[in-house]
Amino acid sequence: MSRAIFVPVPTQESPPLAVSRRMPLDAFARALLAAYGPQGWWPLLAHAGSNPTLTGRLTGYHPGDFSFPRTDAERFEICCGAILTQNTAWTNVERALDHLARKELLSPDAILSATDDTLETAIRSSGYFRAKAKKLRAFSEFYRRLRGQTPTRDVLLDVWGIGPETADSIRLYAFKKTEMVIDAYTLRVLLRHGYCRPPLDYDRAKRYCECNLPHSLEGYQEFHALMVEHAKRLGKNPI
DNA sequence: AGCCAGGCTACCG
DNA sequence: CGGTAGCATGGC
Repeated sequence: MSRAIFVPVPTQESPPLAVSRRMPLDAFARALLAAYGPQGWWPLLAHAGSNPTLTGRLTGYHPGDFSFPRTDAERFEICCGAILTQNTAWTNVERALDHLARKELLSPDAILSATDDTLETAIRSSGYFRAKAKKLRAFSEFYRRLRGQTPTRDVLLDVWGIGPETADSIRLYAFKKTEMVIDAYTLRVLLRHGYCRPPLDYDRAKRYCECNLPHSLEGYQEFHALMVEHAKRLGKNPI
């Protein structure tokens, strides 16, 4: 995943179909890495410093550094980010995380002690703030009981508010398990480039990617992040 | 102005 | 049961 292979890559200037369908998925992933560079996911406020510049600046990303999370606080922050970013632009989530951090609410105990209004106000910018406040509480309860243990996928899925993508993101980025993450962007890319045919659901896409990419933590993290970057450049309109 | 964003739950037939 | 309305903010 780290070696550059130069292949024509679709961008806003050169249309998506410039990439051959015949290119295997792992070669496609290497091409995207060569074109876009390492993405440095999962972004962390702490990594951006105590006064992070927000609003779309890439300060929280750490390209080529897969050593995060380095602390339990960073691990929990990633989990919260994964919940808050459900169907929501990351810039809105970043602001919510920053509010939580500044109010010292970015820990399970603090979240469980805070009033509904305090919590909801802090995360307002991430949208669906009432539902997400409940999700953060349910997850905080769960996280406390973990006592540092790594949760299985099934156990995560039993937590209220945690679905397949959130569970897989938490395992891949917070607990560094080699767990394939699929999101709306990944589905879009797989369909647009003809790797999969509709109807394509989460589990089918996940199996397809697992079968066509080398099993590696760094590779899975980079692949997911590159799918997002690439899909953003593709845009939403068909073909 | 309206569409879109790194989903999930609850309810409907 | 599979399908889908509802949830909500901020950026373009």
